Amino acid sequence: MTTTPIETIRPLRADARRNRARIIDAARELFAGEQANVQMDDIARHARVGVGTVYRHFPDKEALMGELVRQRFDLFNENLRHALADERSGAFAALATALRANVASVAEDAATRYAFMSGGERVFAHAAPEMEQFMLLADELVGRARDTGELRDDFKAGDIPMLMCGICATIGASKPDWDWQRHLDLILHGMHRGGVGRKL
Amino acid sequence: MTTTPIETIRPLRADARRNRARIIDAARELFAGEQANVQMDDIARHARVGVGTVYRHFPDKEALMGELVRQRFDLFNENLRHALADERSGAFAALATALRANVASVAEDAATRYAFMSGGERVFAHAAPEMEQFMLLADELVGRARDTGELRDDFKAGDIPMLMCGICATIGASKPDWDWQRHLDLILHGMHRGGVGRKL
DNA sequence: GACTATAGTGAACTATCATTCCGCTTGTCA
DNA sequence: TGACAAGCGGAATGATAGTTCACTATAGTC
Repeated sequence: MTTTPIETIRPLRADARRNRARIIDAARELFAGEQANVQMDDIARHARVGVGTVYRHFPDKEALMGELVRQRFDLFNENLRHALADERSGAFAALATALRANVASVAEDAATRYAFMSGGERVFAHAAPEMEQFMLLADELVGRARDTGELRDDFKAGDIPMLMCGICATIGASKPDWDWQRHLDLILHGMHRGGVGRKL
Repeated sequence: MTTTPIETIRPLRADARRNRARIIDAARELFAGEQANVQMDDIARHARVGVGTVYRHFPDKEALMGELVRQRFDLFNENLRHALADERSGAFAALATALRANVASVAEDAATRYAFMSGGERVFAHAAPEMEQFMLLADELVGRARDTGELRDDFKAGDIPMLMCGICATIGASKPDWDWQRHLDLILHGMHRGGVGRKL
């Protein structure tokens, strides 16, 4: 049992702060470009920084990806909060809109797709609080949509990451005739309790 | 345009035939054990054969995986034919049963999951005729289910690989609280045209 | 302006794997 | 049974990519 001393968290030196931001931006940009096989050297070069600098800011590649995932979950949560605040749409529609927004955003983030797919505990660990928040918000939204009778009784918020994992795979495969929007539509249709021939 | 000369296809030597089978078996067994990160050395060792021997039979790893995928598609096709021959069940139920069987079988084949997910043209190429056959059979089955009005009008056989890709990801993530059977159920529900609260 | 903790650099190191190569072994067939 | 083409083995090779480290540069401070 070690008591962490209350360290005076010295603020980063100006150049360090600048570089950290550039590294994250570079990583985001590269991971937005489809593939998940982005290399640390690539990121460093794209950020106009030596690899060593990347490693000064992030202990390893997963930590860097974890930061991207964390930021992405912040965005997810914003989308969910927006849906919860939406008074106009029905509960199911609000949920659907939020999920669409989340999937669209993950479509340009191979790092987060990787995290969803590889079960990547290692990467997700860096975003634990945000994920927890995500589950809380999703739970509330799911509860509401179930209460209105639109959502399948047995659907639970915990299903969402699983389904997103599947859609991430579709996105990542990037086959010309595969359309993840369609994949998502099918899933939303499957989540809905009924309504023959209903258009989503 | 090269005309392939009608080579006298000398049958494999007895030991070679035996080894080839052992290699495929070994690969299948290892790829059944969850991960896709099976190594050529592993396969060779498990088959009690040198790596060189593996390479004598398969030009590269993708060719070996391709053979596994080919065999898996043969199995898929058998399932589809069985569904087409099924007189008792409704068309949709037959389709659902076939898909369930296919997903269950892919659950123990990381090689095929890999092929579905990585868009792995390279791997799929080895199973082209089987895949073609698959699409034909699936098309017929989908057509029937659409004709009975059970299946969404706009569902097409080509959606099946995309959806399987998604489920493969769920399976591969192997998160304890993710259940691919449930994932599949949701999708089947989404494929169905209607029926409030219907149990699949 | 000098001092120094903090930060940056990138060549070198390391680990992982697919793949090759060549000397040895063995089925097959006359 | 002897010749030899076909097959086998597995150490060595090569490519890729994450990570380290010894050294240099500089922001912040007195």
